[in-house]
Amino acid sequence: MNDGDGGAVPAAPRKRADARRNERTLLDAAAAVFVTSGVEAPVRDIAARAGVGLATIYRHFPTRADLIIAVYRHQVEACAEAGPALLASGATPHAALGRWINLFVDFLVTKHGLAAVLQSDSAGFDTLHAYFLDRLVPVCAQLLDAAAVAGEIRSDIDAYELMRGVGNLCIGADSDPRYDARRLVELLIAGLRLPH
Amino acid sequence: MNDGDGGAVPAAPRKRADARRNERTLLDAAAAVFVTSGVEAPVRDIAARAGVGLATIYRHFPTRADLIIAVYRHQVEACAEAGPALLASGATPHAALGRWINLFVDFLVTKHGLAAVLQSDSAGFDTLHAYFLDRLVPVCAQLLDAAAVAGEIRSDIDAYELMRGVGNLCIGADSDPRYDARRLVELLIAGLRLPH
DNA sequence: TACGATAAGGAACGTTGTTCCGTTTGGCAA
DNA sequence: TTGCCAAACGGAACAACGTTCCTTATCGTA
Repeated sequence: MNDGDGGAVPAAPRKRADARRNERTLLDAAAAVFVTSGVEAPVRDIAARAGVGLATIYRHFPTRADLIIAVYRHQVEACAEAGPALLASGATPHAALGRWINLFVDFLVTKHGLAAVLQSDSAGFDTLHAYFLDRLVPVCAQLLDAAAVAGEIRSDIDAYELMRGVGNLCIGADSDPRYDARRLVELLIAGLRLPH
Repeated sequence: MNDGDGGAVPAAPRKRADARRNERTLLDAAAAVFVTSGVEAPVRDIAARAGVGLATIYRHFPTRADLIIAVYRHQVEACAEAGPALLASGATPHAALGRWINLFVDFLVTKHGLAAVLQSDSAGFDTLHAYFLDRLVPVCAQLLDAAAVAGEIRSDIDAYELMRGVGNLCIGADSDPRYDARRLVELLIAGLRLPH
């Protein structure tokens, strides 16, 4: 829990100015390209957009997944933090759960292809997988527990499974007007309800 | 609507013996490789397994999708035909729907990666998409209608959307013991129920 | 200003799906 | 039986991608 130098992390020896500038540029370029071409856009496109060499991307972000994480970190954090807030907001736990899931679905659905990549088991997206799960599953578990304790939902489903299911339902939700992930997720959450 | 020779389709001029033999061999090889390496196995693996050149695959199956369709056609047909049978079997329409969906889920879940490929919007899988939808959506619609008419389920969801949702839920169901697609699909179907 | 560590750039590699082309062969007619 | 040629074959070749490598340029400092 401590690196042995008595303070916080050893304060990475501070990168060079051009390096910091490029990281910034890359994040912006990636975000822009993700919006127009989706999360699976070729690395070369991002490099070109940033006016930067290929290796530069990989030096800053060891794998595509790390780049994706960096681009969306803020929003994922916000989603994670919204969980306890919703729970404390006075609504019933089941209502809080529903709203939180909606937040998550809105996030996923607006990110071209992110849901698809999120479940891809092709090694290399492991860190992406891990990040999302580590950050969001505990939040979901908390909401789920609260609702179960309140006797509002069945308790034979765990947060991991639910998150994966919701993520899966979001796949391809953009780019297909006939498919509305939100409605299906609602159905799924409705299916959780215990007949009182 | 007629080719002018007065009969059914012009009876494709009958392929050469080696061609027919190879098609057979390819289907077997593909089926075997799909089982061990999943539906996304490299074309080269299938060619090698069949002891055949690469072009031979593409000559018989213009695209990967066509090969996949050919391999699973029998099972898809069986599933499609099971729909009306279940409906006529005496159970309630909702029960028939549930059982039919289970059939479909069982099929998908046991085919390494098929569910994933089924929703992939990368052009080239269009024909695969089309085949599954053309064949199964009408069957699903029939079951859905029957259940709606019987007043067992809400009627604000259409067959296409449901099939896509179920397909999505099946993604990654193999290769992850913590994820049980069947349970989630059950939840989804349960969510369809109308409070009576 | 000169030097060395840090970072950049793009060519190069490995893996895929797909196409092309020179070669082989099955089936039929003489 | 023999000879022909369209049909079919095999694998090299191409294009797109992620990733790595090696050479060159640059930043920060003494």
